[in-house]
Amino acid sequence: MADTLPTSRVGTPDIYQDLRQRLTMGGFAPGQKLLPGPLKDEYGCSANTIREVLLRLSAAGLAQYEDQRGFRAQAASAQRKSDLTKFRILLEQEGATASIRRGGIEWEAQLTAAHHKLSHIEAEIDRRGMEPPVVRLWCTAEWEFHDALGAACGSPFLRQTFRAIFDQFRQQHVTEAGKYGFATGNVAEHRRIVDAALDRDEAACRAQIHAHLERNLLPDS
Amino acid sequence: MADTLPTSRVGTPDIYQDLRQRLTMGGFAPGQKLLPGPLKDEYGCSANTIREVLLRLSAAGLAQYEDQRGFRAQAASAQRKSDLTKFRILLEQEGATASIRRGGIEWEAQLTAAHHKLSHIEAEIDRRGMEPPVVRLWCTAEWEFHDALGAACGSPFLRQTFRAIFDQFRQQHVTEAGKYGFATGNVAEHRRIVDAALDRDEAACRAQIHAHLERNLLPDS
DNA sequence: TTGCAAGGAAATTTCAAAATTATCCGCATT
DNA sequence: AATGCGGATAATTTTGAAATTTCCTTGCAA
Repeated sequence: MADTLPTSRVGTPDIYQDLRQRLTMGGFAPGQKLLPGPLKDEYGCSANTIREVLLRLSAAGLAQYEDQRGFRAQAASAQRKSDLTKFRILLEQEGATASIRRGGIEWEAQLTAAHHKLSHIEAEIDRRGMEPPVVRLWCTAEWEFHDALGAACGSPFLRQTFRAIFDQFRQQHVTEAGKYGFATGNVAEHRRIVDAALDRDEAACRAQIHAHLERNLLPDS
Repeated sequence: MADTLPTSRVGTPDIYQDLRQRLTMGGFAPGQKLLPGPLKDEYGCSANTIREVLLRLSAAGLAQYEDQRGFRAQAASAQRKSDLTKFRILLEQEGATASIRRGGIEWEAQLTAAHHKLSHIEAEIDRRGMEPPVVRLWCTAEWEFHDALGAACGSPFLRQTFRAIFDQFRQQHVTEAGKYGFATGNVAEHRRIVDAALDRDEAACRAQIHAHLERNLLPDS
């Protein structure tokens, strides 16, 4: 007969994705404990399933795991953010320059499309401020833009590492003053990155990526 | 009273480390299934504990995980190896140049020590061939050398990513003709890398790192 | 002989509970 | 008053088994 249970019952992808989003969008305070007990009730599953999800999230760097001491949301610190930024700049520059060398017309199209979508949403935010429904749109749009930059780099490893770093980078920002890492200068900076990329100017593209992110670096670096 | 069980019984770090070593040193064929059933008997624990370890290993890239289809040792392919090499060259070059800029006398000492140890072992291998007990020594010595190169880069993220890539890189090589990624030219190449690093010559160091690894790249790259 | 379907065996995934371990709080001692 | 020791409580980790899914084999029909 037809199943009476509304639960999806296919692996644990829903729980993983939901917790990942909560971790990267401020659902938990930086050092907060992630208790399997309450979470299992919330998601209507066993503590072991929660544990499995948290284990994968800690492998992705979004949570911390200490043996016999459970899970915590990743801690936030200026040093961590700076290191994250430094590494992100490196990966994004490499991905962009490789894409400039290897990418064709379809890459340009994808990049232009992603930038168009992003700038539209950012204009909306400039007008009406950051409201929760728009913020989620902005998050995916900004990811898609920065992902499109390196989409033609030809290295799956570079891209998957960049994705992991990007998520952690955002996680560090979400905790700050509810700004979600959005600044008013972003619109112009994104445009300058796209222009340099479409001009196939590797050096300029590198410089613009650095300029876009350098405000997150500590002075010493 | 004193425990009668000889098992360590503290978390699962032993199982993780042991399986990690087996995966990076040829204990499993490339696409081989990693069955929780036999493994739980071998390690004397439950299938769920094995599952937890395999989950972490797949997050580290050493195993594959497909939903509802279990775990496999990571597959080997020329393309994967090439991409891995490309990314490793990038990370190792960045780590080395940053260390050259930031490292002090203690970094030089650590690097020299690691190289001395490695070259001693490699000389031993040149004389007596590659026997199992020596191979394990060589693996840790080669890791310690390449790790020492970037030890002063100041970026924990760069180093931990490099470690993950290095493991997967070795995993791709172990499956080939029992060579474990060792070639007779290595001794000289390692020396040239050290010399360039101690000379604080960033460009030369980059070039030597590339020369050391380029034989693993596919022509197109 | 080939293709397909159904049945059965094996493996994976989830669950609930037991066992182990850490954390917290009160009490005695210094 | 501060420190160290025990016991109670809570959380984590492991376990063994049930439920679900996949894979393989066998039989049937075209």
